[in-house]
Amino acid sequence: MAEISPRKQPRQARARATCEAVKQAAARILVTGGPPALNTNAIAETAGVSVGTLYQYYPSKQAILAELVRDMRAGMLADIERGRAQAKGHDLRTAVRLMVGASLHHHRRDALGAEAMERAEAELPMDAETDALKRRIIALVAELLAGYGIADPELAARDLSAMTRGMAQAAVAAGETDFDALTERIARGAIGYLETGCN
Amino acid sequence: MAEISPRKQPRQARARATCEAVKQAAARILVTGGPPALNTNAIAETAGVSVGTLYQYYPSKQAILAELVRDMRAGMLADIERGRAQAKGHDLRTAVRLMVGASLHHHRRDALGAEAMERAEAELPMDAETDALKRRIIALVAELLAGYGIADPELAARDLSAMTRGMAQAAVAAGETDFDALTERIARGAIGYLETGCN
Amino acid sequence: MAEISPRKQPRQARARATCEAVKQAAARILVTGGPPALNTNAIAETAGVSVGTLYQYYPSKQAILAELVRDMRAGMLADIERGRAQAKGHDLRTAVRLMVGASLHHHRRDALGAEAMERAEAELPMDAETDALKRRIIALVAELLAGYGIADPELAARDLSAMTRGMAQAAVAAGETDFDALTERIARGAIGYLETGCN
Amino acid sequence: MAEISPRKQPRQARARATCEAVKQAAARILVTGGPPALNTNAIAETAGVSVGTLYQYYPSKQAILAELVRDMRAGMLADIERGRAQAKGHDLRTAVRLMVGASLHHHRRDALGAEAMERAEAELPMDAETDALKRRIIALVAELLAGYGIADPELAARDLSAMTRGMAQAAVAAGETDFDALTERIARGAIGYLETGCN
DNA sequence: CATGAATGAGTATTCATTCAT
DNA sequence: CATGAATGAATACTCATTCAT
Repeated sequence: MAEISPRKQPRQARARATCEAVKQAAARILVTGGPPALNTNAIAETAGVSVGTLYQYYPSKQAILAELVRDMRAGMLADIERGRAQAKGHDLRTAVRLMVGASLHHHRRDALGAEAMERAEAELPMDAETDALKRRIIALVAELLAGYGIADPELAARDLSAMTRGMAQAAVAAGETDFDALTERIARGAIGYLETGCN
Repeated sequence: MAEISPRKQPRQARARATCEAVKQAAARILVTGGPPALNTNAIAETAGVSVGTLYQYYPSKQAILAELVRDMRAGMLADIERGRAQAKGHDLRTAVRLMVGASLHHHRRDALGAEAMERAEAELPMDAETDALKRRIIALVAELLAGYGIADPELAARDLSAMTRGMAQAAVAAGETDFDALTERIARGAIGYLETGCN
Repeated sequence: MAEISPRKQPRQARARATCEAVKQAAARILVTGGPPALNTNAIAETAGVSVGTLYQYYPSKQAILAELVRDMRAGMLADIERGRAQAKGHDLRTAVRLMVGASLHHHRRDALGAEAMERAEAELPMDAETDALKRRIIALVAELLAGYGIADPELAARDLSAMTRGMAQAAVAAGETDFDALTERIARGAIGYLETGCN
Repeated sequence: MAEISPRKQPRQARARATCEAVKQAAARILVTGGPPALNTNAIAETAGVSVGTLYQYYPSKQAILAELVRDMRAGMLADIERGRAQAKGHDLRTAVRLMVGASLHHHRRDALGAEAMERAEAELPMDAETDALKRRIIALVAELLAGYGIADPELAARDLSAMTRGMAQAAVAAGETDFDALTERIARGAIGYLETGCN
């Protein structure tokens, strides 16, 4: 059983910098070489530290990945929360557009990184904290949808998240960079999904 | 650079049976243990042959996986072709429902296997033949959509495929088994995407 | 939890030879360098095989050591059984001398090896089979002692075994090589232990 | 070659306390986890100091262990000296009983610690000072035996020490706690060894 | 002096692939 | 053709030791 929670809290500034460097390095490798290229020696070298140092802060390779994914999900949750705040008071169609846009914020920042991270997540043994973040995200969306009278808002939230994720993934893979256009297309699917359901 | 095309064409029946057994074994391991569990020794043992024999027919581990994915895509293409034949003459909404249903045929046969295979595909260096199959699938869908006057049918085909894949993946991960209901939900999204676009 | 039982049965003659070579190599390293020198690379190199080969037959370093110890205990049990057969019909003093002599047979064959092995045993997580062998050895001695009317023969058997082991260890460490003399001295202690108890 | 003598003489009280804490920590770890668990990080943490501080007082891990063993032997020497003082004027049998009892004093204080320490000693490169202590112990016993007209008192002293050590080890391993009974049994063996020799 | 961050050689183990039988 | 023994580079992780702060 691989330990997954971080090993020790970095107390000095240097230590915190090291931690960050390790995560950045792991993320970069993941983007450029995919999961098979992600090995601890490569991470350490890319981060400019020794393997030993890496293991001072993370008890295992999995733990690094887990924290990376956790960070990504936490950022996504924040994006979604901001999105919901913006969406408040608007009609369903506008609200959906805003939420889809919010969901793609991390793609705007770093499309390849975002994709790599979501892929990596699938191969990871489920981390409790990350799982909680994911549930919270779905719950937020479901609440919003419930406010518009959508039936089975939980299921709808899951479907719309999946739709967004799937379309974004394909778009990034195809090299798209116009996220406004992508947002618009996803929103069309989402709105269709929601409104057709009311018929 | 690992060789990826099969090493020799199995002419005799026994040889074909061996090939099949190897692929089946690889597929089963992929489903039950994921990519990390997929190693050549395990494949050989599960298939009931020796590693040596395995290497008679496949030049590398990647080649086995590549053929597995190729088979999956070929099957999917056949499903889609059958779907299109059925869809001919129906209105857009019905056609979409039929196509989505066709796309989920392999999920109906073996949901976990289908998912495992699509995941595996992402980690594989792009195989020319598989890529051609994927393009053909998109092209088929695009042709169909063009017949209904959809603008930018290529892009729409890609978006709908991605939408389908994303929602199916999430549904399987959540343990859903009612593929009719799933088909209906995906179709709602797809139709919304297509019709909203006409506004 | 390290696996300790051997991994696969060697089918071909070559394989059996490899197995034996690995054990011999481990034993030699243990004698010359002690536990800290016993690492799998060294074992493989000394045995003239690759690490990979070593791991075909033993699932872990511990497993090699465990089998070595098991072999030693099995040999010892055989020695003790022969000793008891010889001792039958003799008086207590003679019987004790014969049994002590039998216990030192493996020291006569390879004093340093015998000592190294007994040391190693202490650091090993208890292997069920080895434990059974040790119990059997004690039981055999206890039976013999019971036949002479010794009180609490189990305890006496354990004490005499420990006495023998302790004195032999010190003698080997001091470089003694006259095992007849050593046998005689141990026997004096043993007989004293047994007869004083009758007072 | 690792330095083994302590690095600096602790003059201040705080320093002496640190040294003591380090040794105590090492001893405790050795008892609870055995040699493999004994690493400098664990020692430092258990002692409540930093690794850096540990290395202020001991030049290497081996040095800590060496001092621990030296302390143990010094304590044993003191026990034996007290035993001999008590034994003066008594007959051989009584003297032997007293000496065996004295040898087991450190077992009475901390049976597991005593055993762990003696085990550790075997794995250590011979330290000159410790070796001198061991010789002195044997010499003391030999002198005592010589006073009773025992032939080859050096050899007898070594044999009796080994006998004591062997039996004590087995008894502790078996979970015995009645050291008076154990003393009595060892003494029987010892007396038998010595008196049978006079025949 | 004390701290704890950093180092990197060393260790056990795996697994794709080859090749003698 | 089939077998499975052998290979060895690669990988995750540990731990004694050093040194900047």
